[in-house]
Amino acid sequence: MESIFEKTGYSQIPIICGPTASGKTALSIRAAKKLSGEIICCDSMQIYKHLSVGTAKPTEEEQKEVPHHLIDLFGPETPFNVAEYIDLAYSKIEELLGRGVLPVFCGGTGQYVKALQKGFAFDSAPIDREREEAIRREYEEKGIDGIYARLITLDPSCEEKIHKNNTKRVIHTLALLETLDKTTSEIHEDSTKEGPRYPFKLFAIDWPRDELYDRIDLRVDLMLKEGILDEARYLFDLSLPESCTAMQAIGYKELFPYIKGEKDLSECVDLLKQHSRNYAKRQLTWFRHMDDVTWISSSDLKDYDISLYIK
RNA sequence: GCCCAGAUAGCUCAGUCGGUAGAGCAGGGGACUGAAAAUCCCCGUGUCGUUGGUUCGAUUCCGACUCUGGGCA
Repeated sequence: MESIFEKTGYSQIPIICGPTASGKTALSIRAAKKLSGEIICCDSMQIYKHLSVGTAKPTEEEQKEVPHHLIDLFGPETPFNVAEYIDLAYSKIEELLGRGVLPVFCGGTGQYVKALQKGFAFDSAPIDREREEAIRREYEEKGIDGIYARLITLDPSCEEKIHKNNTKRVIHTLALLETLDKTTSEIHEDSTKEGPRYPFKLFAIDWPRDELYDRIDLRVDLMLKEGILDEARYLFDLSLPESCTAMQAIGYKELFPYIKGEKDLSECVDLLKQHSRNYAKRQLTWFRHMDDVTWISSSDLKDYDISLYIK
């Protein structure tokens, strides 16, 4: 491993994160060029084909400047999650390091970034979807109390960690615990035994809140010019269930009422901007509370040289 | 010009049978190890349009005024 890193000249893998519209893509491309690296995306939505404008995927021109990985992997109908992401990310890291190329991570999905940084090892057993469906049905018929009680019995620590109102997570966690036949603390213990797989170095871009929100609004207007509506129509015509990962992307579901003729475009666009701003705030909560984050102020962004800060 | 209905938190509105007020959204903070761009938790003092009157006390009742809708001329 050390020798592989030597080929790149560095012993840390940078992860560039930050809220949406903070300038991650541009910075990562500049950094990758400087480091002779290639970019691995760390984004739960950019892995989907056909969803490009709305997910602010690097453009074709940008992808020509530096090779990008873990983009355009699946169709929007494909479910996806952290565990799968981590597997793909690790093999991609191996591949790049094997060629003597430094990976440069770039992305805004806090859950994925944390899993990388902490080196969470996920059980290989896939979650039992039928069991999960059965639990969901029980919830729909009898309410939350029964399944919540079952979760607490199985793992008392969940009472503190998972709020009763968070039905989605109650159902999910119960299904997971029953599938793996473990408690959350056992899962946590097992998943951190090995420690971080690679030495990552986190960078996060910070903007004054009002400036960030202005940038988000402007970018949504730009997305409209670049054809986000066509992508929304494409996704709409697939008629996927709402639970589908890709259907959760901000940028499309907000435009559906317009496509259906139920709302004005401007009304939908305002909501889309709103949701993007809300999302940016949630992302910031992730990054602010991660360990060892090097913050890049927006005023330093233009000349910031990542290579000076990794070993 | 006349009649009616409004005027309460950044926005939409609820409410106080007279004792200075509360929801949703926005905004802020937070959680989050298998859907995470998801999901969930916490945070609400604002001359209750202006001005007189009644009252121990008015945002609440009465009058006038201003503004905004709607109707009639």
